[in-house]
Amino acid sequence: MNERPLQEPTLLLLTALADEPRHGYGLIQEIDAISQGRVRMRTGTLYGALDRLVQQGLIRVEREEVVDGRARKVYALAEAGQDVLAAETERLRAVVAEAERRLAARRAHAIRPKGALA
Amino acid sequence: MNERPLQEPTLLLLTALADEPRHGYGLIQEIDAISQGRVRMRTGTLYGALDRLVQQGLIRVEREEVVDGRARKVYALAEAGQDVLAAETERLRAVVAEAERRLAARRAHAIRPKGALA
DNA sequence: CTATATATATCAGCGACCGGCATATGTTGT
DNA sequence: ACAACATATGCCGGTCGCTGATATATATAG
Repeated sequence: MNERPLQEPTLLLLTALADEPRHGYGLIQEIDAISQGRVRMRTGTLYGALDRLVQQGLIRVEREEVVDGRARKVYALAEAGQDVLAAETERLRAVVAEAERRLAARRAHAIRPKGALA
Repeated sequence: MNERPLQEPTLLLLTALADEPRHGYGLIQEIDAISQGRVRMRTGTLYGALDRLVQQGLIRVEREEVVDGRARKVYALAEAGQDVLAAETERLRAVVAEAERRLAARRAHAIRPKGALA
């Protein structure tokens, strides 16, 4: 029931799951890849967020498996999560476009078309 | 010194100032416009954030003026703020693009190119 | 003379994130 | 044999930005 905008770690989590179901540790790696190494999700953030998102119905536990003697919980994006992600990216895209438009105009102004003085 | 990603209200504040200097109340209106009425910045968020951003050197108090008997503080985007905004939009643009790419692929998969069965 | 718009400011509370710690198994290096 | 590292999940105290409420003050509209 929360209409508040997603924070970046949460946005990245949903994005990482939009692709295909993944388990917690795999999400850390995937997010590392998506963000080109700029975001290293902490386990404290991760598992807390996963519980919260399941609670909110944005993701669900797809299955639990054991690979090489290690237990895994595989999460999948739920439909509600897909909708939220779509709406969020849509809004963010508009904000980013506006910010870039203004930054470009700002730079154009700074250059001063006819002779830059001081 | 905080490299943490900006939250949306902060992002919108910097975006609203990228255009031209504005005072607090004007920022509320501008953000309302930018977000097409979807974000109504609260004064609690606003003035707290403005103080914080000045403290961080991302914006500065351009001037103080009195218009129609009402005091105003006009804020301007500092160079550090411009850099942070540019970096932030750049990263967000990549994340948004990736999210939309995955959502599109997801929908294409759901449609099933040749005969959708159940 | 009340309500609304303009304008700034503070504060308690909440919730997401951070960083550290704990636990356990498998692999690689020395 | 032992250390170090990668894989994998989980908890918890602290921090910090945002929310919502409240306060103050002037100008304008009804």
